[in-house]
Amino acid sequence: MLLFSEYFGINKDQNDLNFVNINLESDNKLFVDPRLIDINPLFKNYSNSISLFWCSLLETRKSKSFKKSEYLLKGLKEPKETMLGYGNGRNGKSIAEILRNKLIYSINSNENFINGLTKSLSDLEFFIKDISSDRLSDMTTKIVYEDLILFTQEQCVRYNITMFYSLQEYFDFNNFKWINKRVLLPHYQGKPIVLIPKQIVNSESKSNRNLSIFYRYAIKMFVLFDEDINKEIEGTGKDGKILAKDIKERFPLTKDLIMKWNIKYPTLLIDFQSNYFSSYINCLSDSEIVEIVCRKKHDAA
DNA sequence: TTAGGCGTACAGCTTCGTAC
DNA sequence: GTACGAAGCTGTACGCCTAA
Repeated sequence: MLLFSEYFGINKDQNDLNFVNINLESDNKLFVDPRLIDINPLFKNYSNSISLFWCSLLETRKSKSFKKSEYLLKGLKEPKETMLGYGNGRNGKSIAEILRNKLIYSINSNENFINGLTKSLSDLEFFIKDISSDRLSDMTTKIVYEDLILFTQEQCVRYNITMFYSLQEYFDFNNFKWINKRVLLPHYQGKPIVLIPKQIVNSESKSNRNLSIFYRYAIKMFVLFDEDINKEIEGTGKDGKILAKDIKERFPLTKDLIMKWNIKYPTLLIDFQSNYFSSYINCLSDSEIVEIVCRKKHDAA
C-alpha cells in the first residue's frame, strides 16, 4: 500500500488533510455522495453545478431533444483519476457507454421524472435499475470535475507537490459544453491524479443502504395505512394486524415497486428526504476513511 | 472466461411490545 | 418494573448478470 501523502512526501495523517489520502496502488472503496455535497455549505458551488446539470437534463425531455440528452450524458465517463469506487483503472464501465440509453428512456418515460416527483440527481438510484452508489458517484464526480481539478491544484500548491500537464475532459458550465483542456495535476507512474475532499465521500455500505431505508420508510409511513393495499394482505400480527413483514412478503423490494409507490404517494419522496433521511446523511470520520483505504491492504495480500 | 457491479438475503444487534 | 419474544434495522456476503 502506498498512500498519496507518503509518495508525495507530505508528513501528515488523514486528520490533518482536507482530501482523501488515497491508496495509489489499488482501488479505494469510497464513493462521492451528492447528498453530502448538498448538505455542506462549503460545497455550494458543487451543489449548484449538480442542480444545473440535472435541470438541463430534464429540460432536454421537455424540448424532446434526445441528441442533447445524449450529449450531456456522453461525458459522464468513469473518472479513473480519482481512484475511488470499484475497479478503477482496468475494466471500469462508464455510465455513458452502458446506461446512456436507459437513462434517457427513463427520464423520458418514467412518470417520476415526467411529473417532477424527483428533485435531484441523487434520486436516480431509487428509480433506475443499474444506477447505484458507484455510478452515482462517477456521474457526480464528472459533473463537478472542474471544481475537483481546482481543489487538487490548491492542495498541491499548499504541499508543494509538482504538477504536470495532462488532457482532461470536464463540463464547462459557462458554455454548457464538454471540453478537453490541458490542466496541471499531480502524477503517479505517469498518470494524473484528482483529489477528492474528504467531506463528500461515503462508504460502500452506507451508500448502498439508501434504497432499503427508503423501502422501509414507505412501508412504515404510507403502505401500512393504505386500505386498498391492505385489503390484499392477511396480517400475521395479533388479531390479524398487518405488520411490516407482511407487506415485505407481499411486495418484495424492487426499483419498479419503489417507482410505483412514489407515483401512488406523491409526497413519499419529499417526506422521506425532509423528515427522515437527513439523519442518515453524515460524512465519514477520518478513522473510517483510513480504515476503508487500508482495508485494501488486506484484500490485496 | 473473468471480474465488476448491482440486487438481495441473511446474521446479528437493537428496539419495541406484551405478559406477568 | 422486568423479562422475554417479536419485529425492525444495519452491515455484509453472496449470487447473478453483463461487459471486456
